[in-house]
Amino acid sequence: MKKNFYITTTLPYVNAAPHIGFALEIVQADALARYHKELLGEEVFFNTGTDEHGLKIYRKALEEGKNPQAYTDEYAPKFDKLKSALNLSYTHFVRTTDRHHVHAAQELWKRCATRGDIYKKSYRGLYCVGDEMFLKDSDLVEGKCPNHPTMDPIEVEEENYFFKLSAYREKLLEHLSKNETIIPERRRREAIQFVENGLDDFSVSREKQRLSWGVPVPGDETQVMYVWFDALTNYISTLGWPEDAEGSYKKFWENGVVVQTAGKDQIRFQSIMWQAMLMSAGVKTTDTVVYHGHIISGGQKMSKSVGNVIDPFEIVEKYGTDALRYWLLREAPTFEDGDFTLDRFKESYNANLANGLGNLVSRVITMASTNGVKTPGSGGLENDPALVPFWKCLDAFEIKKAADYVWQRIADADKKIDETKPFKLVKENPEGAKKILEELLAEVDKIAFMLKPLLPETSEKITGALQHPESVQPLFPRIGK
RNA sequence: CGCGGGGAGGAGCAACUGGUCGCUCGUCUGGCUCAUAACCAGAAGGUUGCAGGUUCGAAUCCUGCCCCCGCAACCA
Repeated sequence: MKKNFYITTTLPYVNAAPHIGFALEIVQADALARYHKELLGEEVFFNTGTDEHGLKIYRKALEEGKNPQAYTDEYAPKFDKLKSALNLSYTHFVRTTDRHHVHAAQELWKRCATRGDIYKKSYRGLYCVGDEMFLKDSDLVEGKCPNHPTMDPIEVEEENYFFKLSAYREKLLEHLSKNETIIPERRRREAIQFVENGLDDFSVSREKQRLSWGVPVPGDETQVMYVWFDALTNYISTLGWPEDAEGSYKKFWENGVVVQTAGKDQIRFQSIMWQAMLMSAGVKTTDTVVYHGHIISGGQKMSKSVGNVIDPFEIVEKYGTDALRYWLLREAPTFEDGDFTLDRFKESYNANLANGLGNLVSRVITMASTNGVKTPGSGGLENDPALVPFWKCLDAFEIKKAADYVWQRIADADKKIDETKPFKLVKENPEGAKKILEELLAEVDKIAFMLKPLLPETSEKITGALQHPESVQPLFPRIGK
C-alpha cells in the first residue's frame, strides 16, 4: 500500500518581498513532494503559506499607513506568485489570518491549557522587540539582545501566559533520540544539546493593549497569542485540524509521513517548542524536520545596504524557472550555506545546463532522428534497478547528491557517444548504430524521468522532444559573457 | 574568555569513523565533428591558515595562535 506524504515549508513573514532563501526552502520541498507524488505514486499534501501576525507586521502596516489586515491581504499574494515563478506543486496555501487557522490556534491553546501546560504569571524583564521575546540575564551580551545588539531591550512588566516547556525535557530528548527526527544529523545533535542545556518556559502571549494584532487568547480578552504559538499551528490547521471534516488530518498527519522543511536557524522553534506543543496537545509529533542552510551572496549575508540581494523573480525572468531550480537544488549544498553570485550562476548554467544536459539531449535526438531511429517505448522506470542510487539519495533528503547522480549519467552518455561513435558507425554497420542510438534514447528518457521532481518543465520538454524530434529546441541556450 | 561556521592547487567544493589529497569550473595540449564554439582524452597547478604535539603514518586527533564569515535592520 502506498504511503501518504505530508510536507510543509515554514511560513515566511509577510513584511518583505519573497527572499531567495525562502525560494530555496520551497523548491527543496517541491522536489521532495514531486518525488513522492510523481515517482513513488504516493498521495501528497504539500503546504505553505504566510505568517501574518505579530509586532513586526503591525508596525510595517502602520508605516505604510494601512491596517494590518489590508496590508497582509496585499502581501500574501506576492508569495503565492512564487508558485508559477518556481513551478511549485504545493496543494495548500495557509494564511495565519484565515478564520479556520485562528480557530485551530485557539483550540491548540485550549488543549495545552487543559493539560495544565499554560499558566499565567507576572513577568518583569527585558524585552527585545526584534525577537518579540523576553531576554534572560544569561542571554544578554553587554546589556543587549545577542540577536539585536543595536536595539535597546526595554524594561517591561506584564502578566503573560507561559508554556511549560521545562516539563518536556525528557519527552523531547526521547523524541530527538530518533535519527530521523532531524536531518542532517549535525543539527539533531545541536537540538539535543539545546535541550540538555536546560529549557525555560516561554511566554506565549502578549498584553493586547501593547499588541492587538494577533490571535485572541481563548477566555482572556486582555491577551493575544505570541506570534510563534499561533504560526506554528498552521502545520495542522491547514489539514483541517481539529474538526478534520475532510479527513486530511487523519490521513496525512496521523497516518502519513510528516516532513517539515526549515532554515538552520529554526531548530528551537520547529524541533523544540513546536514538538513540545504537539505533545502537550496530544497530537503526533513531526516525523522529520529537514534543515537547509542559508544562501549568501559573494561571501556575505544578503542585505539591502550591501546591495547583494538576489531577487528570485528576477533570476527566473532572465534565465528561466528551471535554471534557478537547478542552482538551488544542485549548486547550493542541500544542508549548508550556499554562495550565490551571478557569475557562478552563469558558469554552472553554461557548463551543466547548456553544455551538459541541453547539448546531450540535442545531439542524441538529432542523431537518432536523422537516422530514422525512434524512441523505444518507455515505462516501468519506477522499478528500474539502474535508478536505485537516485531513489536512495532522495529517500535520505540528499537532493544535491541525487542531482549529482543524474549529471553523472549525462557525462557517461556523452562518453559513450564518443567511444562508440554511432554517427560514424552508421555508415559501416547501420544495425549496430541503430542499437546504440536506441540505447542512448532510452538513457535520455531515463534522465528526463529522474529530472521530473527536480526540473519538471525541462523533464517534460525532453519527453516531448523524444516523441517529436522534428520540433526539438535548445533546452538551455548558452549565456554569453 | 559571548555563540556558531569556516580557512584545501586561479575559483567553488569532497575527503574530516587517521593510511597514496578527489571532484566541478577555468587554463593548456591532443582527439572528434552527431550536437547549443558543444563532446572525449591527457596535462599543468596544492608542503590542505600558522606553530607545536600524539602516531609507524594526520587535511583528518590534541594544544596554542592568526585570519574570514554569520549572530542590528531588510531577511530564511
